[in-house]
Amino acid sequence: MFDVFINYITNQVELTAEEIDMVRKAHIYRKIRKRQFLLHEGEICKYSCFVTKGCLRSYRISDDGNEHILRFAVENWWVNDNESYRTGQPSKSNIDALEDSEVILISKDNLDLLMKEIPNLQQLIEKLQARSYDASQQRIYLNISSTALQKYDHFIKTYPTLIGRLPLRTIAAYLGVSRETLSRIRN
Amino acid sequence: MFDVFINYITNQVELTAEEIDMVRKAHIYRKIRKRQFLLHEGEICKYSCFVTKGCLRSYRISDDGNEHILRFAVENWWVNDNESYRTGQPSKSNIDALEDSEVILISKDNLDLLMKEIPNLQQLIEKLQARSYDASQQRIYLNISSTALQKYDHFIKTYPTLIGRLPLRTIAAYLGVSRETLSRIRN
DNA sequence: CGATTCTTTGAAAACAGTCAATCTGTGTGG
DNA sequence: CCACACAGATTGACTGTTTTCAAAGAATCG
Repeated sequence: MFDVFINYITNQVELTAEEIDMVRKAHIYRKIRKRQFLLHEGEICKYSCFVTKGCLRSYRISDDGNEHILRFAVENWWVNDNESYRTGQPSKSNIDALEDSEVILISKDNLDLLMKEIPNLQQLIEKLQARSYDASQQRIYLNISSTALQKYDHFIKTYPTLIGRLPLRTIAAYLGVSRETLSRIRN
Repeated sequence: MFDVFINYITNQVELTAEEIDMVRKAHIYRKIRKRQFLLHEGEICKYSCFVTKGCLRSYRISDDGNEHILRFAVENWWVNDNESYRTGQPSKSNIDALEDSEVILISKDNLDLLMKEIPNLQQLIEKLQARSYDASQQRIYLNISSTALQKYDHFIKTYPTLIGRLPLRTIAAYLGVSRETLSRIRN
């Protein structure tokens, strides 16, 4: 719900009552059932999505038909197709729900407006983007330097809360490893 | 030199004469010889670095002693250790020159100031960061979905200008592949 | 030219992917 | 309550890819 969202924000930056109200007016609340899509490849990503409950993923499908997960998003995480969101070009990724979930959507137009009007919010979102970038760099480093085992070890240390929650095949699709290999590694 | 730098900026956003002068006062020009370091692992990254000539790389060394390249930076590219730059924590990466190079350095303090005073510059830099993030996502996708051959194919399509310029062992360290494998792939 | 660095090649071993079969747990409908 | 289907996890045998180690050829540079 909106409370979860606004708590998340006000835990990190201060907002006035009017500012909170602006955010309230801009937000869209939506329930998404497991396997339901928030964004299909080829569509234009017009919303930023904040997860208040459940778990979503963004992923791409390669030529050989396999799914490859770019990002998980559980409670208090954001997800979108940033390239499509930013440029208005068709998305290369899909976003769907791995569990029954609840999300807050804010359209790009509204979020741009909010960021303009609320400097604290702008700073927060820029900080989150910067952190995302750092995390990407870390993931790239792991991918080019590590074996499957090391990747898995790092994953369970970094995302311990996801480990009982997601099926292993899904984690395999995130790590870039076949499900069988992941299964064998865990011994 | 400074001209290259200011051209790069004013090709993308408009700056007034005073704004250009502010940037001029903030910049540091430096020549770097091949193999010379701009940043050592463990140091705090205090500068953003813009390359006007030559080529730099940022890389990490894994436990087994191998180099893994996170980023190349040729003319008109930026490079730093973003995590260290942003948080003030010690850097996990090294940055050094692959060729005799010339760079423009701007300290974080100065760049923050410039971005505050020059909205156009702020927008430009934020756009560049957003693009970097998108490129990271693309690279992650390639790493988890592709074979060594596909990665190399994509590399030569994406960075054709680097291909005669960098030794193959260096490209291998970027792709996350041994030099021998890369050598064999090229047939 | 000698020294260094880079590239290629070969053979063995380690690693990961594929395919097929089995096992497990969960949930559904009869 | 049982039988069944379904999705996920595991296992085995096999194949293919990649790494490693060692050696030998290019290429570059002082």
